[in-house]
Amino acid sequence: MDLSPTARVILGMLRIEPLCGYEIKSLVDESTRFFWNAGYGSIYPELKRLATEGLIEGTPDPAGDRRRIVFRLTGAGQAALDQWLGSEPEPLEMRDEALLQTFFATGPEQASASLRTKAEGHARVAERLRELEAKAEEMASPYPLSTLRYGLDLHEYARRWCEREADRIDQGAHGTRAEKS
Amino acid sequence: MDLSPTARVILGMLRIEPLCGYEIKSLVDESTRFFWNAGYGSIYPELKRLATEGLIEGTPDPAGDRRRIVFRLTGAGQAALDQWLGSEPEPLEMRDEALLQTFFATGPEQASASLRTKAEGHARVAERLRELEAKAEEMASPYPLSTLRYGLDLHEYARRWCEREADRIDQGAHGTRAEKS
DNA sequence: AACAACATGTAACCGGTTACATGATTGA
DNA sequence: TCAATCATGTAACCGGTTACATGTTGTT
Repeated sequence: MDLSPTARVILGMLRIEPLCGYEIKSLVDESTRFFWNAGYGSIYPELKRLATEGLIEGTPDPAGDRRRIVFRLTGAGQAALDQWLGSEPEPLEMRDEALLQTFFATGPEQASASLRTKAEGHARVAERLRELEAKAEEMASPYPLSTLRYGLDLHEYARRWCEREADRIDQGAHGTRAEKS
Repeated sequence: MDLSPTARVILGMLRIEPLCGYEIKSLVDESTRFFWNAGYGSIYPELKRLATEGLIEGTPDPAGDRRRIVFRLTGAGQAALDQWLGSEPEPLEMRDEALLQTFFATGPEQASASLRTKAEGHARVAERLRELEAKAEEMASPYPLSTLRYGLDLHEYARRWCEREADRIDQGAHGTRAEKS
């Protein structure tokens, strides 16, 4: 009775409001995307599966000739969502390629460059998150805004950390071989 | 000529020193694991592939009757590694289930609880990273230590952030419905 | 007329996790 | 002798990404 990763975000979104697949994807893109992504290729098949299992229910709601299926939580779906919300979360996983490049850097120039590239990445994410703040403030629940501010603060912190470390390396800190030459 | 995710960490490790698959896995576990993981099920098949492609070369080096194959970078492997190190990294991806639970929390108790759970997770990682510091300090390159300190600082920051936010929620901050009742 | 946005879906591919299978060596 | 560690590998499974396919509606 464990929910798949995509099922978790779908059920959560549907508790806020009944939605079609397209709207779920849009909502994810402007809220959880930076710590929990989901694409159409996961969402639509999962919607079918969840409907088959009776956790959600889809009702056709076409706008003119454009077909559209709105899904809403069933009682079983609400129960499954509540159960998941109270369960122990999986440990945080991440893939940070820029950091791996720093790890394997062969000299101060490479290390510093990878850190600055990483800093720019964090800056871009932080900027995007700032643009989403207004939307988060409008939501009925205050917790999406909490998670957004978390992302904002964390990415800002990471950006500053990387820049400071790159500065230190550029100033010739560390007992590197490059210093000896 | 793009390197697979596991190939990136394998080639990087082999530049430090020729290693067998088992040793690569051990090294990953005590260094890059928290931002770039790799399991046996990825490492061994990838070692074969890389050898076939000529980026690494394996030579049997049994200890008694226990078979053991040590791999080292070829010239082509070094070139591929250097090329990757100078390439644009993929944007950081993460899956933070605790944060998703906060996002979907239905009340202050649930939100606060998920944040404290998340804080504990960060504390555990930070603790583990602290244990690895001595090893990182012994390495020839200073950059693995940089990435370790990055992880340490970031997880500590995240831990404090979550605890503070949980405190604020417990004190009845936010204009939540719970306050009205 | 054309393009962006709305809307749904499938299929191929890629690659990571887990479980399984096997066996040697070392230290308690 | 027993457990932990060293060491290599495969197969099944799971699930995410990308590309493809199709058609409507609203805007310029």
